[in-house]
Amino acid sequence: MPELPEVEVLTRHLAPLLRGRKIDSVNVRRARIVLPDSPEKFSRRLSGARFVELSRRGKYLVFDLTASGRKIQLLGHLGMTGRMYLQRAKDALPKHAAVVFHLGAHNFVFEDTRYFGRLTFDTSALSRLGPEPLSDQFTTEAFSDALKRSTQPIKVKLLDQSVVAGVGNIYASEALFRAHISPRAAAHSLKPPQIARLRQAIRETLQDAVRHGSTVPLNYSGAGERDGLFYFGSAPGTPDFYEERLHVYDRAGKPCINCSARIKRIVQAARSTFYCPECQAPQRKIQ
DNA sequence: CACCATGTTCCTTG
DNA sequence: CCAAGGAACATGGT
Repeated sequence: MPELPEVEVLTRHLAPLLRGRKIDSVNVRRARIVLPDSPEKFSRRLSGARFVELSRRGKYLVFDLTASGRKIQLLGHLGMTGRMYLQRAKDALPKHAAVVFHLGAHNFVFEDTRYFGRLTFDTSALSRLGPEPLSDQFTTEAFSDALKRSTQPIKVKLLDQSVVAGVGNIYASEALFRAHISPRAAAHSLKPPQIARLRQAIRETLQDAVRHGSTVPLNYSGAGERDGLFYFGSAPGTPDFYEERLHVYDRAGKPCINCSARIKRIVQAARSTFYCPECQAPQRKIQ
């Protein structure tokens, strides 16, 4: 599920559904999700609390609640496979329901097959995040400063959440393709025009993905289906969204949409990177 | 059995 | 202290 666009769409979807809802009790079914709290402590802290607002920062969901008159914040992260949705209290829980909030007639479910996700009252991770890519904080200057001392390949550097918050493995490849920049280029080797282009490409890539995700008829609300994994396909009845979704990611061996060259897959920092060897050729040396 | 998968943190090494 | 690389976490799909 989770890079910035997916978390953004989920946040917009859930915010009005959760606002004002009271938590009767919380069932932690997988302890590691709420570490460093114990399941008991976590549940006790939230029982009787009320959801006030939900927002996003990078790939984190930020839950604002009130508990006996006091404001508390809960940070959520979906890891690789996390999902969150409301379902009717009488419906069966999924196999990998990690944490279940009981809200009267509904349950708010955090499902996570691989259990890499987190729910924590420790919000300190937020302070280590770089600027929001879609905000004015993400200037070419800030971006340039973050890149200038790094010898890492730019693709790897884009996954560093202190550079810019919310870009993950899929959109890193997509943004570099859009900017016509080689994923292998050392971060500090990018010239001002490339940095400006990449910044713009990141913003457009994420914005397009949010726009796309907002138009897919998600259904987290307990009507049976629990769709929302709009990375790997579209919701039923919207077959052609996927075609235009990702331009290079997971397209190794397929023709580039610009020049028909074969898309390549390489491994960088133990993650797959996809790129077009023609459109994203390494910079020619000037002298 | 092999390898791959949307992410982060911790440990080591330089 | 910092940057960078790799393993670990855990489950499922192909």
